[in-house]
Amino acid sequence: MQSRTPAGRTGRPRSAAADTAILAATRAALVELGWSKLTLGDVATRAGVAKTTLYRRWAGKNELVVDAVAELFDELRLPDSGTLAGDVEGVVLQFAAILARPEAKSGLMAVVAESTRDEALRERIRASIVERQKRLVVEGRARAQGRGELPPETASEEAARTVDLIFDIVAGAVVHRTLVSAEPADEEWVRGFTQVLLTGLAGAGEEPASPP
Amino acid sequence: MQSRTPAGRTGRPRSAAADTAILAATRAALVELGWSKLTLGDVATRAGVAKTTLYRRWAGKNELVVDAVAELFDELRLPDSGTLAGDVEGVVLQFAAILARPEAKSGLMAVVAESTRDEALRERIRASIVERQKRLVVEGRARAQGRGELPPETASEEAARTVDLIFDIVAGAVVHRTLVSAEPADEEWVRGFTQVLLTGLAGAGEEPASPP
Amino acid sequence: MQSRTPAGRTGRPRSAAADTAILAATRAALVELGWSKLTLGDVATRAGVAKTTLYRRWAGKNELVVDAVAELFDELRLPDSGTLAGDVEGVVLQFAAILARPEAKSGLMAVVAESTRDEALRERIRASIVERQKRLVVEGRARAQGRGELPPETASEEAARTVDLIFDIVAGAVVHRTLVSAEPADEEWVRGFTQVLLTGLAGAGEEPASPP
Amino acid sequence: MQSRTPAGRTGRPRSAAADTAILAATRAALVELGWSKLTLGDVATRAGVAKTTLYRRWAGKNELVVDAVAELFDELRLPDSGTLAGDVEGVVLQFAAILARPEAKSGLMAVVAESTRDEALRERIRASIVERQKRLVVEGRARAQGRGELPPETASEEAARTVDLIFDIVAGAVVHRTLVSAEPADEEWVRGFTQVLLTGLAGAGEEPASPP
DNA sequence: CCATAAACGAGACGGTACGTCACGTCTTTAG
DNA sequence: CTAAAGACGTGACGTACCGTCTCGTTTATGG
Repeated sequence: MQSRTPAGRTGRPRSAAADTAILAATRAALVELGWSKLTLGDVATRAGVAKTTLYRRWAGKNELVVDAVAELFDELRLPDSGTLAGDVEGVVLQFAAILARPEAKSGLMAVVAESTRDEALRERIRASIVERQKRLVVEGRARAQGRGELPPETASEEAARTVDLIFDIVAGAVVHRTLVSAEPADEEWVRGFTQVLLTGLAGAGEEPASPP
Repeated sequence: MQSRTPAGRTGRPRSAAADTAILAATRAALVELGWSKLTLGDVATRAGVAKTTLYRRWAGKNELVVDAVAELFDELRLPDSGTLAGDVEGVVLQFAAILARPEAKSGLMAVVAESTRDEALRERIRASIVERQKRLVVEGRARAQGRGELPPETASEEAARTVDLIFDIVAGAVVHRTLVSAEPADEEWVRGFTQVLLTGLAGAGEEPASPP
Repeated sequence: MQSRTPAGRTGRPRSAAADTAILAATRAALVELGWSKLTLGDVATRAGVAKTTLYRRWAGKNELVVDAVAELFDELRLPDSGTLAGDVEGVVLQFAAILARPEAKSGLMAVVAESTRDEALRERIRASIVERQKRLVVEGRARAQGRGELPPETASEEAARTVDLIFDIVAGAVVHRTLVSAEPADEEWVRGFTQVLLTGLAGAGEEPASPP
Repeated sequence: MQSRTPAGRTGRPRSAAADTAILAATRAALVELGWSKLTLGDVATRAGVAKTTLYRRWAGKNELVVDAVAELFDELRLPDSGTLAGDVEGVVLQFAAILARPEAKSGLMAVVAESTRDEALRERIRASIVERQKRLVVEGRARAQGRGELPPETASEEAARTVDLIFDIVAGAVVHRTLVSAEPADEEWVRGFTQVLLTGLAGAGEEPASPP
């Protein structure tokens, strides 16, 4: 977000309602039109706001959509199912549900594509979306450790690397399944995927698996 | 591709060189400008071709870029390292190398994003890129089965589902690592990822992993 | 004008009809809206033409209006009333009639105002409007000389200077009367003005006038 | 002007300095930018004043510029050269000098152009600029009558009409010479013009001039 | 060897959206 | 109540590409 009211300042303050309306309008436009046909003029109209107001707050389409999409992922909650596998399945299902929504589908990959040529945009995506949701992995592990399902951590650097790997695998697989393969990431698929993931993680560090 | 010379027809035939030049120009433009600033007029100019010639062969930017990017992935070869793990690591590294190239980075995610609202485009991506490369998974498994590293298949439907899962996990993880996390998918990372993957796949079907 | 068909050239030729339609639309817009509220987008719409077509042919509002107004003055004809005074009165009345039309009123002074900061525009006005109509003064003088009302010319440089002076006086007075004083330059006024002008010109070169 | 302090009123009074600063800033902006690129926001900034202050006092750009330009013409003085011709030449030269200044050039014709569609603006120009300077013609005639160079007036209505005609001729010719012909109204030109004018006026009413 | 017909280059065309600018108004805090 | 500050809705700007359309020209094949 960027509309900090500058506290002890003169002049008319920015409308807080406008921010909310604009982000909601952006999501609505993503649903109806998709990324490539979304225009800032249309978003402004939907939000009941002038185009200039929009440009005063966001640098362009990319930044706006990142913020609009980021809010979607704040709905993610770590369920407490009693087992690690259950918790993971629960989060992955939620993640898949969000990605199934057209506003996420349409917008997320597009800004990722744009971010390949825009360092600042990539950082914005990381800060607003990716890093923000790594909390789920960290919390999940801690909870599993409390239950005795996972051993306490050894080196913290190693632990961080594992979090990143898990995130790349989980997010990557769900995104690929949903957007490229265009198949639903439903309960059955999530169960299979989770089993492979947890088995792989549990066995890693030991000798590579060999078939019977 | 679509420029088959229609055999028994009169009139000037389509230039075969034009196709090649256009796809090469498209990749060059992707490198220099990225997806969003690439224009068909510019591609035509680079290829030394009129805009009409380009539109006579491709319906638009999306289709053109899919074809231009698809050619990149035909370079993939399954190496013969002697072990399953080695073969997998080899392929994943090649895949990562291609994804590290700016023309792939810039173009691939963009067309995937577009494909979320364009069924025909999604099918074109699947046919030209995804399904086309699943051969690698199939070949790799067959070779491992020949070596005795993997058991012979049971149900073919189950096998197909596993191929899809593997592809989602591998492609997804590499893409996420490269584009979203923006970290290199180098040898160390690939080794760790491959171990998790193979361990997970080997253990799956058995009881869920449990910590020692 | 500027849309010369470039003779031996490739590509689709410019539509000749568009030029005509645009200039007519410009005059219509001047009548309805006046200079300051005239927009090029509106002119394009009226002409049934895209805005880009308009910008392809004219650099901006100023150049367009000069061309649109210039055509108005091509209607001027030197009447043959039999006497110098009659001829002058006839032309001045026609000039006043054109200036009374709202499209001329509105546009002419505006471009003159703009031309004070734009050398190229001033030159365009001179070439398209002012110099183009000096033919009337020259013809009128020649005809009067033929009738014996005026002596044959002496020095041609002196003659040119006199033409300029006449033009400044005539055009200036009619414009000022019409636009600033906002009084009609009707027959009575024109008769009075012409008498002062011809008397002044006839007497000039001799001793300054003194009252009886 | 319109900023009379409303006498028996409460609240903070209007700053008198602001008026002066704004008009000066307007002229400065006219010099630097010309009419069409002059913006009220810029004038306000230059004057060190908020935009709202400016709008509280003037209705818009037109009215502001009329006031700013009108002050320029108050410098005009009727010189006393001893002869009518000398007096006229002196005033015309002063008038030409003012019109040569960029703030006058740029602003005056523009507001005249605007006034063709704005009755109130035309009246403001007449009151602030035109009628205000007709004093010069009246004074000049009176002085010439005192010297015996001109006969005493006959009908006052006829006299008024003559003043108007003189003003249209003089102002019109100088403006046309300066802005349209873009030639300097220098001493030589003024001398020639004055001779034609005075000769014409002296002879008018009598029989039209005929060549020798 | 010429006629037919399609592909070609060039570039004008009607559109749509862009991102910016100035307008004139409104809303805040300070005096 | 005025002032400075600055956000606001509005609407035009001039530009860039889009995808289509005319042109005149080139290059095959088939009569």
